[in-house]
Amino acid sequence: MDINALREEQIDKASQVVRHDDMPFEQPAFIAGADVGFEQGGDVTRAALVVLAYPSLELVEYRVARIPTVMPYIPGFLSFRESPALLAAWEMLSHRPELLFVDGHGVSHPRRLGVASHFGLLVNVPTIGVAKKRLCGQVAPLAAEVGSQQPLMDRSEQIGWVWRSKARCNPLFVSTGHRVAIDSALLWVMRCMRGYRLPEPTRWADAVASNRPAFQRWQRQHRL
DNA sequence: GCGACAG
DNA sequence: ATCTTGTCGC
Repeated sequence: MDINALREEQIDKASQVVRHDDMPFEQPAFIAGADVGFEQGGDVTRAALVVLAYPSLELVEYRVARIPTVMPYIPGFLSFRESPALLAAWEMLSHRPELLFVDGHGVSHPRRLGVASHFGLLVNVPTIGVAKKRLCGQVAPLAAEVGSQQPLMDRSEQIGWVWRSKARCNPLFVSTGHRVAIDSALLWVMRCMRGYRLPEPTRWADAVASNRPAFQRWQRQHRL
């Protein structure tokens, strides 16, 4: 794997990312969430995709894809490692979500092509990046109150929002993935909150990927 | 050279 | 990301 070639590819693809709203819907019927994990000591990449009805935010579909891991984790190149599995899971979906929340950054990336942007471009779907940690950029101190927010700045441009989604919890890093404006991205995340630190699409994707009790309960009353 | 560094 | 028990606090 040639990091320099990948870097060039990022620069090229970043120029194709759409940072304004280009969502063909008044109100989406389905919003999806994506999360990627690893098994077998990292040899297997596991991608979980969930589809929630909007605005009820009820889980209506979930898919998990497992493929051989293609690349090691290198900060700044996460999308090349996770996209293949995400694509496999995406092709298994029976629903057609109008919006997708991806676990990780969107344009708040050194070359403006985080996994949310890269994948959004790949499947041409509006995406939003929801990350739990900063990758690049600077932020002013964030107030302790729930709801406080600060722009994430890098090279004199705003690349995202740092938002305290819940009291006493670390903030979320929200950014444009593809076809969703930066302010809209934060608004959509806000609309998908149900009292937890993470928005429902991301939270469910994580629950499915890790087979959490909440997901096991859902399965029990929807399959048996 | 040193520190930072999504998942 | 993953390996892992208890523990402090609302």
